[in-house]
Amino acid sequence: MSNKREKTRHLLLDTVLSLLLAPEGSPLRMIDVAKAAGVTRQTVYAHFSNRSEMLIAAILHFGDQLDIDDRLAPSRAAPDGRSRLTAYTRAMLEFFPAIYPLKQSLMRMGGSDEEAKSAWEDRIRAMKEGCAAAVRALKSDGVLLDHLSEARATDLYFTLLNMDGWAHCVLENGWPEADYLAEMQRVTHLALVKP
Amino acid sequence: MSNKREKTRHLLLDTVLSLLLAPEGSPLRMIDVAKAAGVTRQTVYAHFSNRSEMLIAAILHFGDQLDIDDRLAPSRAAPDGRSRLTAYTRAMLEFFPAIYPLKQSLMRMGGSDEEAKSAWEDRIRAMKEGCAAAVRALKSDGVLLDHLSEARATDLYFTLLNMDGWAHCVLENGWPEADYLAEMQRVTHLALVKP
DNA sequence: TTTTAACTTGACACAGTGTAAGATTTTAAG
DNA sequence: CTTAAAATCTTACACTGTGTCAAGTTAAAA
Repeated sequence: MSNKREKTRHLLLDTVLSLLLAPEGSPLRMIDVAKAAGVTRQTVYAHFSNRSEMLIAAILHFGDQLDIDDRLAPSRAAPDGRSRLTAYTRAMLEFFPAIYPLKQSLMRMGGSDEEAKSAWEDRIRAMKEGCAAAVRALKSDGVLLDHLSEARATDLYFTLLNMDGWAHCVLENGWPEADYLAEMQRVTHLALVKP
Repeated sequence: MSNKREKTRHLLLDTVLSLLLAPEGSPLRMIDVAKAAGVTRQTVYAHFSNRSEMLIAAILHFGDQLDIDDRLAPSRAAPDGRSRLTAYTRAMLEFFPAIYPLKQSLMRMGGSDEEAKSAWEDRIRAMKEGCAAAVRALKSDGVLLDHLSEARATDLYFTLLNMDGWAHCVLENGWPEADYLAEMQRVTHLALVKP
């Protein structure tokens, strides 16, 4: 059995993430990854055939570390639509601080990595699926606003929960996270739920 | 007088924009710009000392073509806070279709162009200044929600007006623009204004 | 018509990606 | 402990794109 290969791969992915999440948005050259992992550039290529593939693997690896299911449990366990909406909103905003730096790093990287971005978007789509579930719960409780279809309500909810808005308020303008959460709870309920 | 230089510069900027706004998000190499403009790569460097500078110039040039002042006139002319909010929201959403492709292109480009991005963000900041003005008008009418400071209300309004949300609903999910506008009007009023 | 600015031509140095092949170390199994 | 295979290292190369340079050519304003 070749345990070493797995270990090195793991080390490389951890290294990529640590560089990606580092405060100075480095260009992330292959040589940087190699050096930081204490390995040769060619070894990196032995594990990932090019940068895109490496980034995709790193994104997936990152997702694995996030124990999404656990954090979403309260939302799934909510007894009714309104509380499910509340719980899901809270869960999402709790993800943002961890996720946002990675998003920034990916955005700062060349458009050559189209596939890496689509791997990222897969993760985001999963987030939206949660929005849809919350909206469904509202609908089946009969508390979803009448003029909103489920699809529209999902889009709208997803739009309101945007990470850039969170970053703008919390990171750039110093809102306490609790305040931002409170506003989002207020606004999402107003936007979606019957009074 | 050397009129030719100005003309060439103008041609180059138009070319950059047309490539940037083209459906296929090309990598925008200097040689692409040169060829598309019918000019040598060296000529491009004679006008802009590097790619960042070229992109910045293109962004500013783009802004100039947008006759922002005219489009914002209705908002400035609004007789009261509520109608100013409505007018500004409409004006912003009318900008989005023109602006969004450029934003996408810039985002798809390497982090090497840090300065280009900050030129972009200057434009965005101007947008936010408009949000602040609308919020001030609400405040002075006494219809701004009591729990919101002007700063907080501005951040919140700006957050709700995010372009990615617009793109998500209108471009990706086929909302008619009028529907999106209507929802935004509804939500922003609920979020900011006393009932 | 001249002169000069603008543009062209053809070269170069540099950085980063991705490939290749042989030498060396490490690992796991006998 | 030995050995064969796997993983890594070393060195080298081809390729693309950026940015620079210097001399030659075209076109515009005087």
